[in-house]
Amino acid sequence: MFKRHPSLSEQAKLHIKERILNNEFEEGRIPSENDLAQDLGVSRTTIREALRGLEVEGTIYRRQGSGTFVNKPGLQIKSRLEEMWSYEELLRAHGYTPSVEVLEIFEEPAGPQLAGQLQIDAGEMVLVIAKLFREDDEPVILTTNRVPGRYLQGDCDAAAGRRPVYEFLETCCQQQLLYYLSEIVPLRADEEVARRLQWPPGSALIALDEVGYNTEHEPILQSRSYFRDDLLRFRLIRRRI
Amino acid sequence: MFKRHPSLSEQAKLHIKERILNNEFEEGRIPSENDLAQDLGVSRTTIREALRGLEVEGTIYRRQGSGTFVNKPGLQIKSRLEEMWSYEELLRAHGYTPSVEVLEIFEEPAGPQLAGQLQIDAGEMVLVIAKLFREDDEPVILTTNRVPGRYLQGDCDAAAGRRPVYEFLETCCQQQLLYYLSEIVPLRADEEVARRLQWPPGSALIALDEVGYNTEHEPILQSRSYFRDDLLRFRLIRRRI
DNA sequence: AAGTGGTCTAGACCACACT
DNA sequence: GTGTGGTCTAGACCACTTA
Repeated sequence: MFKRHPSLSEQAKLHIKERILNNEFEEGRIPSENDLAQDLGVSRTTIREALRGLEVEGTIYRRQGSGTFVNKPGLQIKSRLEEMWSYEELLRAHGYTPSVEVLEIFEEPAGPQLAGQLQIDAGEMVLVIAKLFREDDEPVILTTNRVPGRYLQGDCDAAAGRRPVYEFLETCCQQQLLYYLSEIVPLRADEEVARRLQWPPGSALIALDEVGYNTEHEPILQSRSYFRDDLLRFRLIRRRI
Repeated sequence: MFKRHPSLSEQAKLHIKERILNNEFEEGRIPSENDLAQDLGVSRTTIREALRGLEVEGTIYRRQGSGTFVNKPGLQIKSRLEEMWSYEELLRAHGYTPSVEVLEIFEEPAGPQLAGQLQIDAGEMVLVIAKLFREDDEPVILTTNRVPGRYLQGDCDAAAGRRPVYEFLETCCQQQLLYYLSEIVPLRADEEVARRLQWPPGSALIALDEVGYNTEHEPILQSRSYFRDDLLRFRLIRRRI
């Protein structure tokens, strides 16, 4: 029934998720792992891998000795903070159809704090890209990315700044963005941020202060983003470990 | 070498993590899965389960075809937002030795918003417990928990309010807290919050607005917490899914 | 007692990275 | 080519829930 790529467990996961969203399971009860394995023609291990993914993202829960069930509260979650990747995708997951504008793109020398975060020398040149994401002319996210100039390569067209930063890093820097270490920072909108987000100066905002790492686990990106709280709320599941 | 409980993979995980923290692996390179399996006398599947846990928490990373390595940036993370459980533990993970004070404990009827979150009728009585966590006399976290009165049982001493809320729910309500669905909310400190956190009125704060669920995935707890940003920063890993 | 999820095994083949 | 992690299988036993 399934092909080899993507992995069988990934295909099984999508298949089961679709059946959940179609409300195909009575009383939210999902068939037993053995039944699913037999139905889909794969091993129980593969099914368990699929169910594990659905459990982590909050779609289902399992009870030993009892069964596997749809987690209705978990279905409300549109985007999990730990998983969000590009802001375009984040906004689309919220039902928006975002537009992107590059506000600024220039080079400047790194200050001491930035140099520490990127593990470069203070004064080394850094490329700065400021972008604004809008939904229907309403600003939602203001983000500023900083990439050490040493990574920049010539073969990169002018429009690359518009693309998601992980694509920019791949195209223009031959660097793959693997993960962010992020800090959530509360602050009050200064004049510039307020103007750009069309949000009252002095009002409370959330900022995400992040460092992005490549496949060598070296810092290649520093990023600061501001979010309009009325249009975008961060949600997450907290569970006992 | 290992006993049967806790699970072999859990024991293997702790064993490997200890060796990592003792810096026993040269250049951060962890032995191959086959070697680990042979050394510990378990199957490769069990080792892979252990390594998966270490990978999720950011302790290690794996590269197909190459090997498994210690993730040095990941070792900086003291507490991950997705995993934090009681605020006592959270503060201890940050190196504090917190004290807890119960500020208020009373019952009141639920307003419409709270009733919706807890899936009860508006006007139904709810127990309110406000607590303040301090480090060295400095307020760090202000939290207010609300539990439907219908869950309360008689056999519960007066000091129970001081204990972590999941313990309170187990002791006084025979309810097990399984997970929270949380929203991160930016706001400016009002007079009461500012006074209690000894933080300038009007300054930016992060609040966590949460609903806790029991093993039946029914809401049993509504919680709102305020954090002194200078003493406690939220961190997380964001990765591609 | 029967059925469920939780753990574990031994073995296989694949994709990928090194050299 | 060799060794690594990634995926998958078939089967076993355990712990737990439900009837």
